[in-house]
Amino acid sequence: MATDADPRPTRPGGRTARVREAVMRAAGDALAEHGFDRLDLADVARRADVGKTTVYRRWSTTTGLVADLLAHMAEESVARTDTGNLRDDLRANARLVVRTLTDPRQGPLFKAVIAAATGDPRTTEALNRFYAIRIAEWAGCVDAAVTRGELPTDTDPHEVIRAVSAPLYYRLLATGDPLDDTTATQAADAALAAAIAGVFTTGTTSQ
Amino acid sequence: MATDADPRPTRPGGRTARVREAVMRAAGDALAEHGFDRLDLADVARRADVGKTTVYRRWSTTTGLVADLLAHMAEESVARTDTGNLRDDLRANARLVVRTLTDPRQGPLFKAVIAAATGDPRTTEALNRFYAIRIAEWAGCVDAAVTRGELPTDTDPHEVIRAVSAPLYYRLLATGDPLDDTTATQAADAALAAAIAGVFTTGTTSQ
DNA sequence: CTCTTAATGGAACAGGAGTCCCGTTATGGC
DNA sequence: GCCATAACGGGACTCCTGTTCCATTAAGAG
Repeated sequence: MATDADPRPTRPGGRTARVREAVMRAAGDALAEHGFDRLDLADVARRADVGKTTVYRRWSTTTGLVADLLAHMAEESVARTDTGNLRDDLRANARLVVRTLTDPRQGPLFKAVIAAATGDPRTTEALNRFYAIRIAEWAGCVDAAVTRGELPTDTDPHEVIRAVSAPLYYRLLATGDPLDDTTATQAADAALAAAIAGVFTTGTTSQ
Repeated sequence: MATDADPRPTRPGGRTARVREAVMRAAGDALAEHGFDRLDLADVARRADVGKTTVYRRWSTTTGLVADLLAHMAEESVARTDTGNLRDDLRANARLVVRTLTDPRQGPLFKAVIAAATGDPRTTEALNRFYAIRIAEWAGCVDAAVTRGELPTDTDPHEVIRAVSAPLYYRLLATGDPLDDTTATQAADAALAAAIAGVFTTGTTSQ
């Protein structure tokens, strides 16, 4: 099938790995420049200095390629701040997201990747996994805040982190409203206020 | 150009209007079934019982067609509740969004439309306009709450409504987490808590 | 009702994305 | 270092998306 992406290739050394790296980079560039709907595997092959046949053989479809690209992106972790102050941590997270989404390469890339995921279950799964990893990386600072007694004990840390990103992505994808430091701060503060109010506690909703 | 969508057609009567209606419906069906990346204008023409040439002539590209579809969707307004209780209004709004996004036809359609908008400026603009209209429709109940003194006087009503939808769309498009009544309530309550805390006031952010 | 022409429909045509075949390269076991 | 073969590369081929041309239909003014 598509995206088998060689779960255990018989010969993963040198060349195969080089090809994958080159194609991943080329795919990212192509997506950032033209968007997903104009993604052409022949173009990716050219950019990567790789045979067109190779790209079709290993990834089959554009969605298959994007799914593997997401796995590749998930592999590289991003450093996270941990100031010991939840508000500052959340604001740092929000600013990081804003910086990523407004970056001339990353922004269009994220848009393209999300667009690709809307049409293919396998890519959707890869995208979900990517965000699950990123969210889990930041959940730690919420956990610490709960331990320090700043938030209700049964607060769901993942839910708080999601609440920070959500308005920023909503702006990027749906409303088109500006993404800047002010909106980042607002997103972080809104998530914090809701968390303190106990909205993100498991089991019961605040009544 | 694309999407001229006949700003002032010289002969908009009967047939032209019928064709547009049929094509809009067919485009919505096709998008909901196959997603944007597999949208074929010839297929849309067949579904609408219309000549392929007609579709290409009037809308040119798939993104042009989606842009017009968004304008068409923006024209139909959705009734809004106004119970006089902000929490209930926001929860009703959240439940409406969840019901829409989980609907077997509407959900995939919204995904497809957002995917289309990521690749084309004209479609992006149409999508932004669509959400601007929908958000403005619901801003009224927040305004009323401000008047009643339930929220700080300089609260931005649009920001509150956006805050309700954002986590739901984030789930739909990015994380893939479930969308149900519980998440709807949570989204509404989170927005309310943040609004009460004064996060959505204009000018200054809560310090 | 008649006439002009905007708008549509059918069919042939062109370009490009994706497939297939087979020769070439270089990995990894011996 | 040598060999079997996994993996890659080039080019011809196919099919489908999108274009063009011209005949046909019907809107709307008089």
